[in-house]
Amino acid sequence: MPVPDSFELHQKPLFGPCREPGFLGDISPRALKSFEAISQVCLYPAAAVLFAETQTPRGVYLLDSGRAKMTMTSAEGKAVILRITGPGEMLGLGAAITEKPYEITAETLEPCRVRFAKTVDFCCLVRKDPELSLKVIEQLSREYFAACKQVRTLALSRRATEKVARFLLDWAARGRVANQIPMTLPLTHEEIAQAVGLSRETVTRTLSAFRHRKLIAMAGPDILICNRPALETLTAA
Amino acid sequence: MPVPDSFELHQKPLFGPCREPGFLGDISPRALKSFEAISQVCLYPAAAVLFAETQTPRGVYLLDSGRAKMTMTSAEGKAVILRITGPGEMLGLGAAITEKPYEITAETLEPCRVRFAKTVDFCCLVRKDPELSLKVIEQLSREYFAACKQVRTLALSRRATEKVARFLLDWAARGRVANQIPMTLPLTHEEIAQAVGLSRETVTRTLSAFRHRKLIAMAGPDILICNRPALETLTAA
DNA sequence: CGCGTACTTGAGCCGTTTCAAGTACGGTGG
DNA sequence: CCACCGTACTTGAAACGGCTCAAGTACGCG
Repeated sequence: MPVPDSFELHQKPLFGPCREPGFLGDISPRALKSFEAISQVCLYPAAAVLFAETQTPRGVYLLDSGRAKMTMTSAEGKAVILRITGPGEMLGLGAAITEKPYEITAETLEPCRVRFAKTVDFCCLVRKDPELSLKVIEQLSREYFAACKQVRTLALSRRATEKVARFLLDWAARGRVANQIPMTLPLTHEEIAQAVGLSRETVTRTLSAFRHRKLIAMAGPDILICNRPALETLTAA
Repeated sequence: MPVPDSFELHQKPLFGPCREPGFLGDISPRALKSFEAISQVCLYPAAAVLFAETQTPRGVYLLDSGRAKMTMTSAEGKAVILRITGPGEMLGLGAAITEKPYEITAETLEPCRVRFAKTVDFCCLVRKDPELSLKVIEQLSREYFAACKQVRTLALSRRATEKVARFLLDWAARGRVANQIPMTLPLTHEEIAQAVGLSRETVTRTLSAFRHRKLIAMAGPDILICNRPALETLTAA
């Protein structure tokens, strides 16, 4: 995915009325304005940490362009990726609203354009604006469902082939990638491993096996799903 | 834990002002009344299914007494327990609010007293009542944090000893059980296995090992943590 | 050209799962 | 009261699968 340059970033309308089903989708101009009033736009490079788990919430982050990975780390340094967030998503919401420490770490995968609002300002606004609080409910539900899905993947797929196949199909579904069109994985094998609960080497091996069995084709960060039915069979097994 | 008999169930004040930090904790009499108006009390025996994943949401369930387990099941019948809910918690909220199918199954562990409200009634009420929508936000945050914690357990603890030790300590913390006081586990080994992502036999073996090493003592469903520091060491390793 | 990062592949180990056999306990019906 | 049955728990032995360690390759970038 090409990095949007600064010009594109600032030319794009801030919040169009018909955006993706993200946090501010279908929001009224009034509510939009009040959120803009308490927030500011920030630009981050790739691999920047927006916030880290255990920190006291500074505020909420509305991802406007770019993607970020949400991770948790154990005491020994092992990491899990809970999910990958995209444009329109509000990050750090659960922690900010409840004023508990961030439960996860948010790190950009690409250069990102973000709207930041301080905790107190945001909480006040939400308490006063029923429309916004419904948006908060929607976003929290999204995060909750995503976490549930991750529990599913981690606990209910024992085999490595199953985990990796499920991951590939999920990724294709998220990008609405049709058959015969390659998709780009902006993740290293290490990161895929963290997303599905395997070691880095096992991810490499499993992807190699898929390639040799002609289920997928790989070229750099691009992956083409050649035999979707076969992959789907692996997820069911 | 003794099963509350029918008399107790109905004598207990419906919603006291100072209840546990559950869904209706600290709620105003007005909001309480409006929720009561759209809901009805139901009694369930142990092992009753309140709702099952993939079902279209009928409504929300406020657990007033008793405990329930929230599970997900794979195609092959393997199950994970996401969490155990107790009095004061609202079940099925995420699905009802977003009108998506229930993401999990809720099953009572004991006889339970539940307040049920239909999806449409509840959604209307939430949309009209800002105070209630804040309560919804709180409950969704709780569920989200719980799911995150489960991801942690499943992905970041590799060893069986670590998983089981963490589970025991968590359970003790939830019940606010002090040292030297036995706690009751209303779960079979099978269910513990589903909660931490292990096989039933491994749970038995691990608990046996703990007992032989004098870390815990067991008598039927009661467990006493004899050496908490040692258990904590196991979770850190 | 050289370095760092990511990927690849092999070999052996380790822990959990699986399968199997058996025990303990509580409830039911004779 | 006891025999019977179902459910849960216990324990052993073997197999499997992914992890770890190790060595080496490919690629992009200064």
